[in-house]
Amino acid sequence: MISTREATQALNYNLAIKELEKSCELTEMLRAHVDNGTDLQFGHIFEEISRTLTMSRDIVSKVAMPHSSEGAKTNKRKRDDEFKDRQRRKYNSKMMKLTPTPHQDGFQWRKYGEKTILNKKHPRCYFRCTYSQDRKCMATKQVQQYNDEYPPLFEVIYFDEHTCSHVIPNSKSTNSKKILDFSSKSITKPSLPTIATGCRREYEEATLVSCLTDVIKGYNSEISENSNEGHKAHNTSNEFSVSIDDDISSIESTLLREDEFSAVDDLTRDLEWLEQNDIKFLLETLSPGNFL
DNA sequence: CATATTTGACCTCA
DNA sequence: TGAGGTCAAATATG
Repeated sequence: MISTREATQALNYNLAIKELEKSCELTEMLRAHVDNGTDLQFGHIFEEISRTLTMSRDIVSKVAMPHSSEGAKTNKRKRDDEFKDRQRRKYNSKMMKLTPTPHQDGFQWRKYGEKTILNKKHPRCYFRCTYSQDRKCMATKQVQQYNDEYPPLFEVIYFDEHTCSHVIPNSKSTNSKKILDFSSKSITKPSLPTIATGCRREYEEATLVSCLTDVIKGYNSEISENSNEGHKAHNTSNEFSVSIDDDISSIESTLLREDEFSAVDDLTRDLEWLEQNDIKFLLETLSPGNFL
């Protein structure tokens, strides 16, 4: 039996969570109205607001209810609760997707485990947000190679929301690269379709050229749009940097549309695959300007 | 040297 | 008791 005072506190507690949830929704609505997701400055401000609200909501949610006795719990009991919390989150999974680029989703992840799964050819890898401790971000994801095609698809399951709001403008980070390390035993080296060795290089070149062309076309259209708005555009095709990596970074930093982002995903994946397969000569000799 | 990954041990649950 | 998820010491990497 709880007292009237405790009941009032519980009510206030629930109200606080409801209000914070409402604030999160309103922020998202406001963001959609104000900038349509195209203005980086507004985007950043909204990210910050959203992060603050989400974090507040989570903190309030985690604070013990007035009539609970968190402090008196034993370590064992606490660990059990944490485990149950994780189990609950497990069934509260947000999203599952199949992607050839499981490492590129705009966030930084840190691997914390790997397990072989019964009757599955490929192990399952467990990641949590790099900022899980610093910012109490509870986001985790599981990645498992789904097939042996080229490119291989990966099943990615996300759990919990990011409260760190640490979106990586340039997703080609050192970390993300390691996650898709084809030398890792957790990921089967992708095999090309059954084609004669002599045709292989042609296939690789065609894939790379196709990806580069797509991305750069998208990039140029972005430039022309931006230049009308007075933004400082990148160089023209002749002035492209010789470093493909730098170009990809620049392209990524200007990309805002989902489809273009996925084009960069494709490109990066191919570059990584090519690097892994010792045909760096291709990367050194190809200049994006050649394909325009 | 700081940070990330690997991997065997450990835990919980069905 | 075994499967799946997490921890944490050892190891690798930049």
